Parts: sequence; structure tokens; C-alpha cells
Amino acid sequence: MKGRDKMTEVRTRYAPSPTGYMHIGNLRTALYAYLFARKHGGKFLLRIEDTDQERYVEGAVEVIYDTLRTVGIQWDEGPDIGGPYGPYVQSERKAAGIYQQYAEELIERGGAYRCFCSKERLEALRKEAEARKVPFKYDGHCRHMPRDEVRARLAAGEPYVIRQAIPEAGKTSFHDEVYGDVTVDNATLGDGILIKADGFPTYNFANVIDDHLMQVTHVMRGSEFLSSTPRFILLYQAFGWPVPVHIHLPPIMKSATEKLSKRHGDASFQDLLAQGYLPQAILNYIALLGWGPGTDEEFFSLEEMVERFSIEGLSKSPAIFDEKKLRWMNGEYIRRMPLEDFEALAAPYYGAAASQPDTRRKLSALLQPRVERLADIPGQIDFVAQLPDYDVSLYVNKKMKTDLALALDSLQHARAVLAELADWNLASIQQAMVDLAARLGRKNGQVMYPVRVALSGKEFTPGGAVELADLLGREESLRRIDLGIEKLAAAV
RNA sequence: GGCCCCAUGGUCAAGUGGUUAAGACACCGCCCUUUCACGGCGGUAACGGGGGUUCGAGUCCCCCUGGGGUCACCA
Repeated sequence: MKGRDKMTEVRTRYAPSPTGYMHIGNLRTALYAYLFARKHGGKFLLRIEDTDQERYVEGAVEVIYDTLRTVGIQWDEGPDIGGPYGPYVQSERKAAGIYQQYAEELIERGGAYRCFCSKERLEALRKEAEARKVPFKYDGHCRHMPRDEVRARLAAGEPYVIRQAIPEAGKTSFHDEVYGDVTVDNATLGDGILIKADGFPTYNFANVIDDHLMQVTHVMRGSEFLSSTPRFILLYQAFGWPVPVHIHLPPIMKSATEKLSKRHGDASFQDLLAQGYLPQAILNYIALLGWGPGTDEEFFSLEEMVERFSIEGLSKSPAIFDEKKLRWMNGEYIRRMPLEDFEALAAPYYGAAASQPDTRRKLSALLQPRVERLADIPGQIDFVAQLPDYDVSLYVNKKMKTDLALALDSLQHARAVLAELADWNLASIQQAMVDLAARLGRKNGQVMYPVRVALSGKEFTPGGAVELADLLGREESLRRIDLGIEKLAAAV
């Protein structure tokens, strides 16, 4: 905030393009911009950058609203709620003539000019540059066109674009809060297009006009804009406007060499939700991709993030999205919540496994410490509704010291004991099993393991013999044990 | 290719001239134990390379290498 009036209210903005899905990196950018604004008691605004008419996607704006809302990021000004600097949708701003007006002003100031070059001519230029292996740069053909000619071609209705007149010499510098001072030679810039032939502004123009008009004090965006920022600086200077503080953010990668992107089938926020990741866990995890509080803490509510956030904690290097760690963190969030809350989230995944409230609760208690993503639940409890067809070899377990004959014997004894049990509950079943093992002179596992297999037909289950018997109930438990005895008897 | 940027374990990430180079995930082992998981304890594992500066460099400078970004009537 150097050089800025301390009384100036901090204003940040999240300006997504409505593409139809929420990219993880974009969400993180929104988060940081939100955190920074809140941290400094400022305003966070939402602006829709829909200047590319060809990329318009139906319902995309809703996806943006929904995502922000589900993670709890509230905007103070935006398309839906308005604000003092509206409209907040660029296509509406274009319709209001805002960009055209400023572009004309810039032409007057000598910072821009009309260009009547055809796409064909530009294409030829591009080809030539490619052939000569030099970077393509507009040759400035229309830059010094006589005013009369411009007027005449305009009157003739010739299509045109408006280009930025980049100074031919000199350097442009700016300070970025995370990357430091950046300087480039103006000669490397090229006269970029500000207003397209369809009258819409390009990002290169609109972002500057809107950020200025909306009084944005801190520009936060992905580092892919780092190299075009000098053009923006030149624009601010040409208008005589104050340059906002720039804060560029490192990208989130899929691997060391690939960026995370929907095009490669990488998960979007919506995809992660569908897989059973919790909004808060996702937000918490991505917050840590590129930012750290400077301490060992890593669990933060949105409010806590607001409290801790600072640009000193931002890193410059790309971060690789590690789903393993997200899984772990999501599991932590699940384990830390009250059982009732977990059940509310998990129940939709229970299917036919738990129709009664009490079985539902028992199942939830078994699942909570074992679930990392909600969508994994069905696969963990499929045996509850229906005993799968399993192979007797499952009863043979080295670690449990069980073989077919012993399993059969244990099952027969367990069947008898369980059938006689006065009360059917966790404690009584547990006691009966332990007593039985002692009576038979066997290890607990030599009795319990076969029972668990008979009850579930699976190698691994959430909970053991006692928990499953309690969950399934006496009748179903005995039925399954009988089935197991049959299988074993036939195999021994 | 020009320009801009980045560089500590497999991953995230502390460290801002003097540390046994944190911590977390993952991985491995042990314990707990009726399977699995949870939990507890322990372990493997890093300063990309080369030159400087300095009494002393992960920390500062240069070069190299590697990687990313950008050079669009996309953002």
C-alpha cells in the first residue's frame, strides 16, 4: 500500500469469465482477493468478464454465484446486488458505451489509434514473422494514418479495431507485491488491440478501465498476466490514472510441467464436490497452495483465514495440486465434525443399507472415522444390504491364524452362543464373543474373524464382528452365519 | 525463438548469512486391535549445477540447467 492514502478503502475484485465451471485456481484467486479485502476491512467485488461473445456459456454465471456461496465467499458489489460502480457485467458496460468512450479519449490523448487492417493482412504478417522466426508484432501500419484518411474510411463504414499505441522506446516498470519489480522494454510489447471489430473491449483494455472506474485498489490475478501488465501500466499512465497495487499469484499445477486445467480432465470445484469433498476442506486445502500462515497451523475456517492472511505469506513458485493431501484433509474435516452432522452428509450415500434410524446411526458411527470422501461410502457398505457371494478362501487368514476347519468350528460355536444371547447389543455381543474365545482356548481373532467374514463376505469392513452383528441384527446375523457354515462344511 | 518469472525431500512448505535444514501429506516400520480405518510412536527422504562475495552461504551476486508464463479481434 505504499504511496497510497491510508484512508483509502481497500477494494479487490474477482473478475471471472463465465466459462461454465469453476477452475480450482480461479477459486483460489477469488479466495485470496476476498481474504485480502476482508482482512483490511475493505470491499470485495464480483465482476463478470464476458467480452468474448464466442465463449458465452449458458448458466455459467450461476455456477460462479453458486460456488462462491457454497464456500461462503460473499461479495459486496456485483451483478446481482449492484453497487455504486455498476453495471458489473462487461457486456452491459459495453452496451452503455463505457469502453468506446474511454477508447476515444485515449485516441485523443495519443495513446491509441484506429486500425483498419484486415485479418488477411495480419495473417500474412504473422506468417512472415513465423517464417523469419521472429515474434509477431503488429507493424504499426495504421498508427500514423492521416486524420483525413481515418475520417474517410470511418465514413465509408470500414470495420476497424482500436489499438494501443505503445511507446516505441523506453522501458516500463511496475512493482508487484509478490514478484517484486518487473521491467520490460516497450519495444517488445507491440500495439495490442483494445477494442475489437465487434465493439467489445479485450481483456487488455477492459480490466484497466473497469478496475479504475470501480476504484479497485489491489489487483490480484494469476501470474499469466504478469507479462502483459506493463501494457496495463502504460494505459493507466496514458489516462493519468493512479496505478493500483499489483499482486500476481503463482499457478496451481497438475504436475511439475502441466497446469491444472479442465481440458486435461482435471477436477473442477464441482467435480470435487461430486466426489464427496467438503467445500470447507477444498477451500482450506487450496488456500495452502501458494500461501502459508507462517506457522504450522493448517486448518482454518474462512474467518480464521481472513485473520491470518497476508501477502507476505504468498509464494512465487507454482504449487502442485496433491489430491492425496486433499483426501487426508477432507477426512480430517469429516472426523472433526459432530456425528449428527456427518450423518446428514453421509446418509444420501447409504442407499438400502440403513433404512432404520438406529441402524443409520450405528452405520454413521462406524463410517465417520473411516471415510475420506463421501462418494467412497457405497463401496464400503455394499455388503450391508446384501451379502455378496464370496469365496471360502476368505476364511483362511494367516495373521488371524484361521483355516477352514477352525473357521467352521468357530462359526458353529458362535452361532449357538449368539442364538442364545439374551440381549442383542454391542456390549453383550462383545462379551459373548470374548467369553467364547476364552472357553475354546482361542485368540479372539480366531473366533471374531470368521464371524466377521460370514457377516460381510468381505476382506475389509468398517467395524468388526461385534459391530457388524449389532448393525445387522440377530436374525440377519444368524442367517449369514448359517450360510457361512454351509459354505465351509461343503469345502472342508 | 524474444521478453518476463520461478527453483529447499515425491508433494505442500518453514527458513531472510552462523540451525542437528522445521512441520504437514504420502511412503515404510512398530504399537493399539475382532478385519480395515482412526489413534500413538519411530523412520527413509531436500537446499538443481558451477563460479564468486564473505571468517562463514539454502539464504547475497553472476552464469548454466530445468520449469512455467507471454508474445491472439481469449481471458
